[in-house]
Order: sequence, then C-alpha cells, then structure tokens
Amino acid sequence: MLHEEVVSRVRAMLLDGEIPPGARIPERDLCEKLQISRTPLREALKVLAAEGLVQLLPNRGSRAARLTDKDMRDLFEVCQGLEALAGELACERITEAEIADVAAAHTAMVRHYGDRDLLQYYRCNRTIHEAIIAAAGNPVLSGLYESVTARIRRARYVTPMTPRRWALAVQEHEAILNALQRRDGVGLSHILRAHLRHKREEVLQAGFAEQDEAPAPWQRQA
Amino acid sequence: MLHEEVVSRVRAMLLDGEIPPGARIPERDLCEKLQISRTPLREALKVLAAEGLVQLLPNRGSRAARLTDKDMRDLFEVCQGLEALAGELACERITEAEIADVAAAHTAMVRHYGDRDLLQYYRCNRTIHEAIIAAAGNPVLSGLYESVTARIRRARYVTPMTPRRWALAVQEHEAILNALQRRDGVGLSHILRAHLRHKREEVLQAGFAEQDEAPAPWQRQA
DNA sequence: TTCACCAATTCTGAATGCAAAATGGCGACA
DNA sequence: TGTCGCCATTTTGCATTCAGAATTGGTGAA
Repeated sequence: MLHEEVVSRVRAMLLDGEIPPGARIPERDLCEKLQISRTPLREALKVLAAEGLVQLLPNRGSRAARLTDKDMRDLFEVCQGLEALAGELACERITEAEIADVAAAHTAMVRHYGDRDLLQYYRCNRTIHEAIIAAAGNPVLSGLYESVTARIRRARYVTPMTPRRWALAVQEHEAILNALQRRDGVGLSHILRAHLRHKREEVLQAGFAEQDEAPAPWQRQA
Repeated sequence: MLHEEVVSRVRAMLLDGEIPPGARIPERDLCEKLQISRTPLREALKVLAAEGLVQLLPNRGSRAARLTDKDMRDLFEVCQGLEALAGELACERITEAEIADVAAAHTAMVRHYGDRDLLQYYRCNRTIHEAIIAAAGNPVLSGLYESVTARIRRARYVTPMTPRRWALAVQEHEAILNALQRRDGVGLSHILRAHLRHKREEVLQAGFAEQDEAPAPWQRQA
C-alpha cells in the first residue's frame, strides 16, 4: 500500500466517522486493520495532524480531532472566502462546455428537488460547487477547498433541511447558474457567500458540534 | 528534538533557500545535520510534502518544490482571497487596541519609507498584514494564510520596488488603515485585493520563477 | 569510439526492537 | 472509606535493520 493510500484510507475513516471524533487512535489496532506496520501509519497520522483532522498528544498518542461550533464557524467562513474567490475566477476562465456541465448538474439537481430526493440533491449540489472550484483553474485554491470542505462535509451534506430553506437554496442555485452564464464574477461571488452563510446557519442551528468522547470534567483538554 | 521542531527546522531550510528549490534532499545528509535518525525526518518530509513545499518521487526520494510562474500566480490569487476575507472579518471584530497597534506599525512603516529603508519597511508591512489576519479571529484562516504566504514570502518581501510602485504601495496602505479605522469591511477588502494584485504584478514582472537546479534536458521532470 | 547490457553499490521504504513515558491497578495510610 | 503513592503493564517515539528498487560504474561488442 502506497503512502498516499494510507493517508487517504485513514482520512476516509475519520471523515466517515468510522473513527469517531475525539476517539483515541491506538496505533497497533489500526496497523493490523490496515495490514501495515506502525512506521507508515505514523507518517500518515502526522500528515493528517497537519491537516487538522488528527490531534497529536506528545507521548500520549493521537485522537481524532473534534469540531466545536467555533471550528465549524471558522471553517464555513473560510469556505465562503474560497468559494467567493473561485466564483470570480471561474467567471473569467470557465469554458462554455464547463458551463454546460454545471447547467446539466443544476437541472438534475432541480429534478431531485422536485422528487424530494435529498441524497441525490446533495450529490448534484456538490458536483456544482466542485465544478465552480475546478473552473477557477487554480490548483492551490482547489487543494485548500478540498481540505476545508472535507472537514465540514458531514455537517454540510447531512444536515436535514426545512422545506423553506430547501426552496431558498434551490432559488440561490438558480442565481448561481445565472451569474455563471452571464459571467458576472462579482455577482456570483456575492451569491455564493450568501448561499454558504445560509448553509452555515442551518448547520449551526442543527447543533452539529461534535461532542467529546470522554468528557471527564477535571481533565483539561490540551 | 520534537516532531514539530523537525518540521519547522526543515521548513525554514526550504524557505530560506538553504535547501535550494529543485534540489534533491538526501535523507542521510539531513539526518546527520539535524542529529536525528531517518524515521522522524521522513515523517517531517511527508508533512512538508502535504504542504506543497516538498515533492516526493516514489522510490526516488524527495526534492524541494520549485515554484513556477503559474504557482506564484495561483498562490497570490489565493492570498488575495484570504486577505480580502480577513479584512472583512477584521472590521467586524478588531478591537480599538488592535487598531492602534496597526496604526503604530503603519506610522513606523511610513517613517521607514521616508528613510528608504526597504528591509524595515517590509518588516512593518508584514506586521500590518499579519495583524489584520489575526484580528479576523479565525485560526483556520490564519493557518491557511501562514502556509500560503510562507511559500511566496521570498518573492513578496525580496522583490525590489521602483520608486513609483513603492509610493503607490504606501498610498494603498494609507487607505488600508483608513478603512480599518472606519471598519469599512467591504472597502478594506477591495483595497487589500488591489494591493496584492499590484504586488503580484511586481513579483511576476521581476521574474521570480524558481529555476530547476539540475536542468539536464534529457531528464524529464516527474 | 559509442552503445548496450550487467554487476555492484547506494538509496529508499518498511518492519522490528528498544528505551522512555504514560496508564492503570493495587496496597498503604489518613 | 476515600485518597495518595508506588509498581507492573502498555504504548509511544525513535534507532536500527532488512528487503527491494534505482543509479552508477564497468565491461564487451558493434
């Protein structure tokens, strides 16, 4: 198994919640689960720690990072900034073919909205957002966006929506597609930010802060 | 030596150019220079590779990453987005005391401009930008900003400036401070973006693309 | 002289072993 | 009975070791 594969596997386990937030990560167990030795696993854990997914406690091993409400707010804020930037850049650089792709995904998404199929709706939604990022043609931006969204993905794409909010979101997406087709970068940027601000409010209202696993009150968190 | 210390040391060597861009990094040499064994060094290299400072070639070791013009442009673009976001957030959250600190750094910077002391000027400049980031009160943002600026620091703070551009930069900084004092988030955001756009043009004009170390023509780059 | 091929060396990547630190349990004492 | 301190066990962090791949140098043939 390649180094990057180990990183991906463990990252997936963290993001999918297979390793729950706040849980300790016993190296030995993960080693035998992944059928590798401790050295490559430890390398992967350090990388994931640098990404903010894992918390390293010196001489006390590693834990899956917990996301507080504050973390979630911070991540959403940055995500807003990144999407806004991507929107502006995308309007300058996107090809007609790519616009058509986004339009297709949008149409599919609206259809799933009509069917009230939340899962498929979210899938198309994500496709659209990622297409806009990709259209910005900036690998640095793409990388940071990937890292940030990965951490809020469960919150972003799992939160149930009220009919009212869902309708608003679809409406916003109409505006997003429209701005993109008009190549109105400033407009798109504003819409994306508002869109994400609303999403953030949803998520925070839903109370998606990740709880501590062993919240013994006298143990202060490092 | 702690893990984070190893990462920092090697990162510093890369950013300072002690390990030149494109240079191969023989693990054994660095090990004895840092007085550590290969295991912790390799962990650090993987982390730095995830940060984009190091390029891992499977079974062929690692190289210090080279920055192309495109990389530089991408990094500046993202930097613009992050600073713009930070400017808006800072205007909402900055304290009067922090504004005073920025104002003091600004005054000092203008004085160094009067003395044509580029080094001290850049020092104050950086203080101001970092203070704005810090005032945004978003650790995720701070972390990404730190990572992005580290990679363009040499270009950003080493490029010589024409008198004309320098004067413009100072003028822009007046506007930055002014917007901050008025807590005009949107205005600050725009000024910061223009400021960085100008900076980027300077840097790219100066031709700061990092050359290959061993550009043997028949060796294709991975 | 130049190219191709092969052996030897060097270097990377991963597993194992060892010392140090932390965790948990047991007993002593207040 | 509850708390503190000490010792055994577990786990981490690192050095060392081992296997495999890549590079280098050399040899021979065209």
